[in-house]
Amino acid sequence: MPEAKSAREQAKERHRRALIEATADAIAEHGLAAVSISRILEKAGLSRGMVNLHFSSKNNLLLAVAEQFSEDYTRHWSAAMERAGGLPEARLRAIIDADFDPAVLNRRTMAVWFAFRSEAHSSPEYMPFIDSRDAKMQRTITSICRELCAEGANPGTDPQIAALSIIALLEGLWTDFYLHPDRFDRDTARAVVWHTARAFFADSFDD
Amino acid sequence: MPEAKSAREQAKERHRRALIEATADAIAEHGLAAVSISRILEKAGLSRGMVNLHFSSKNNLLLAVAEQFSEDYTRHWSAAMERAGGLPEARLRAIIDADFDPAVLNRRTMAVWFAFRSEAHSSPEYMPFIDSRDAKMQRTITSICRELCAEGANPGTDPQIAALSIIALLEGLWTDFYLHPDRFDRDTARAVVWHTARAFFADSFDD
DNA sequence: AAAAGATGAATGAACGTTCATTCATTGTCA
DNA sequence: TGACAATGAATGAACGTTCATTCATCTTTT
Repeated sequence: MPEAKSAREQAKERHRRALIEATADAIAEHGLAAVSISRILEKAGLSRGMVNLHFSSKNNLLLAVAEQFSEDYTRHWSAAMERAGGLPEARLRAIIDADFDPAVLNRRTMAVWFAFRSEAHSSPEYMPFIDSRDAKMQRTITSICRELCAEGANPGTDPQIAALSIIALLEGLWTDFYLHPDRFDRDTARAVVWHTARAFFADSFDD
Repeated sequence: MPEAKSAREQAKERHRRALIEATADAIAEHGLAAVSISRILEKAGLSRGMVNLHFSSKNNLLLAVAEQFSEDYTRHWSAAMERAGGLPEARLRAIIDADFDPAVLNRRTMAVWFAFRSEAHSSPEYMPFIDSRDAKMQRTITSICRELCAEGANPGTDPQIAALSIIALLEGLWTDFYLHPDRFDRDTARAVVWHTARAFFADSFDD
């Protein structure tokens, strides 16, 4: 059985990862427009032909970066929610907290997200990877909002609209962090979302 | 007095504007990374040296585009708010409606906004122009929220946090439009913001 | 005639990609 | 176990293209 990978395969995999990380660093530092193969290889400490050897083109490498960031994000909030148990309040809180976790919401990650987003319309190949709050997340949050509406008597609240509001809020606060990482305060951001959720579902929240 | 500009000056001004508009078109069509002077001049129907003649460098032209879009946005919502009169409900509604007005929220404008934003960290010269919802808007909306809080008895509502929530919502819904212009519905978006505002200030809103 | 705007060929730097070559690692046979 | 091909990852020089910018030249207005 091929249990242990050969040193050769390990090195190959390590180089592949190094290229992806170096590309993300280069995007965060210089911006997507100024990312060249030369800069990537300088950061990775690898030689000229490596990008085309591993990814066959610069564009494929950029796609691989987008794909990895997208997968990381989805895995992160899904895992956090599953850890939270069954109560809708706890699941909502877990998703909100996950969205402001420094593992996700940091300068480098945001630089990469926003960079790919801005090019996604002219290069539609990025599209599958740049919609952080995708259909799956929308379904999940809408479902939580329906449960919360059913729990308490919140007469004026439409769970569908409450869900859209919370998702747009998370988006907007990411943008806020991206534009002003220095003055951004994670606790305030969480408070803003939670305050809004409480305004919708006052009867269901005790704290 | 220099009342009427000479034909020469008019042509010069027209060419300057044409270059800015062509650049915006090129960004919307190809993305900022793929915007070259050749492409801009092809769209503008002008000759090779014109960008450097009018703006001395490609970078200066891009800055001029960012500046114009920023000014247009601020002028647009400020004018809408002044037209709305003195009632805080009306002023808030005017700002919200202005934000979803097709004159502002359209593919081309969003493409330009998001393109510049994504490069603003690596090229800080863009920074003054990419923060659509800036300090002035924050002060205005916070002030409106304070008035609304004072009007009715909304026990759990902090006007500061309500303002942050509404601003982040506008941001998030712009992003929503940018990512999915086809499935985006302006009426739903307005409803989401208004619904959220009502959740905060239930006692002050009748409709 | 003088001044200013407009033109587009020319320039050199930087780009992504290619490919002949190198060489450490691997599998095979004595 | 030791010698020896075979492998394929890694290298970096070279290529053609595209880039932003320059500037000598031409056109138009004053």
